[in-house]
Amino acid sequence: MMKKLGSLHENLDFKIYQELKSMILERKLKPGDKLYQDRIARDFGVSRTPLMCALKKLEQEKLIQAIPRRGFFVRKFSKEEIIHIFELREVLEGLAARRAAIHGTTVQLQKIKSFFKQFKNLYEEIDVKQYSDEDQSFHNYITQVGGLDLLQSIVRNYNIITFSYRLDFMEGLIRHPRETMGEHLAIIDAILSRQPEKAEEEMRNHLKWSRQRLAEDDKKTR
Amino acid sequence: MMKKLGSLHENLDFKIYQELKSMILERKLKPGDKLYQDRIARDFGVSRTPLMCALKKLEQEKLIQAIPRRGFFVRKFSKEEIIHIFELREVLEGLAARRAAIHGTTVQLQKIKSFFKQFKNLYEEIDVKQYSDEDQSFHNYITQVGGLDLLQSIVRNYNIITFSYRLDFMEGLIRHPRETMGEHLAIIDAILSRQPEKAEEEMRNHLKWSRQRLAEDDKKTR
DNA sequence: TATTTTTACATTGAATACAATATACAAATA
DNA sequence: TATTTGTATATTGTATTCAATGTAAAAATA
Repeated sequence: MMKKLGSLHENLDFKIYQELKSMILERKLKPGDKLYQDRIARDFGVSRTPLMCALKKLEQEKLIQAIPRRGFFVRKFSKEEIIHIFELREVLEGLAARRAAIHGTTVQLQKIKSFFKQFKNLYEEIDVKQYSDEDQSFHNYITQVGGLDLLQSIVRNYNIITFSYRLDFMEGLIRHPRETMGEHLAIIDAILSRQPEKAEEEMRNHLKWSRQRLAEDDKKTR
Repeated sequence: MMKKLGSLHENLDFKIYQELKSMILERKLKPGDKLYQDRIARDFGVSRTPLMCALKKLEQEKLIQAIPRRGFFVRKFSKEEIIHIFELREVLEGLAARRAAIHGTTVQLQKIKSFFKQFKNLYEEIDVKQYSDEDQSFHNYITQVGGLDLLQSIVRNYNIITFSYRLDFMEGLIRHPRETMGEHLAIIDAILSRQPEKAEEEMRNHLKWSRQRLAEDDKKTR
């Protein structure tokens, strides 16, 4: 007799947590918005107890800010913080890329090889939104293959990759595909040819250059 | 009239959270122990509502494991996970060391210079416990000076440094001060002389060698 | 009118109460 | 006796209730 996995029952607070999280990431809840417990609990059709737990979790992830006896507010991310996130991505995804080159299975490497296929013809017009999505999937997958549980849970918990593609202060990509396409291919190539040091370096440079572009734009707009 | 800071009131759940966390880190609660909400709430003299919130936070930090409808259990950390933690420390503290060399103030650098002073006479007998504490303080301080908010909160939240000094499977240090003392001085030197790349490299190597020693011991004890 | 004080109301934080599920032990069956 | 089934109890997850605090608007004062 096969036993059903206990982790399949999800508690209410986890469902609310996920729902609120995606509402924040999709900008249905905007930075500065106050989260009225009463109203949200009513909307979701639950009591304030599991909702409170969900809010505390979101606070820990820095998605919302709690002020005692005042309430919870959706956080705003400054450009400076986003630059810091990129600085972290450099080392974290660098590690993931290195490990992917060492530990990635043949099947995983095949999948890595398949990214950006539809954009390889540089003479065609590139759909920027589509490229951005592919970009995000690519970085997520490398992180997944890189495979340290702890690394993955940090990246997921703090929405480190997600935030890089949902910037408050700008639309679209930080750099044009013309610029980043080659870097992506270099990363893929290094992983496929099992060169861990090179994979780490290429990944780090790729993200460093994006960070530097962000920092430049930052200076200009002051 | 000066208003008192709102953040000074701490909520009850935060106090319980801190108390439980230190009990786990100090091994008053041991891996595998079940956390009975009723009993703990009674012991602390609070209701189960804030306790539940505290438990959820600890779950997010992976200090305890929640099984729905069954309860919360103190987690056990395998040697493999500790090795992974060191792998993360390599890149995270490497970044911190690099940034410390760039952004550290004169005062901060003076303090960094003062670490390990009492152990510099290698002919004297070294108190291993004392050295271990100094070691931990040193790594914490570099991380603090390195200064990205997000980096710090990751390191604190996941108890990344703390765990490295509280190993389930062994007592005391991974390597003898004879071995690590020189590495520590090299890191300090690189930061004081404002060599970011060197500081990062020295820090990464220092942690990599400890990780490799752990991995070796791991093989032996199988 | 501008500023302070009072008061009513809204909202949060925590305790209690209740329902759903899991555990443990006894009874029943093969 | 070993295994299954049923039942009592313990424990968790959620809703409800209550008290403390914050907010905002009206009344009182200068």
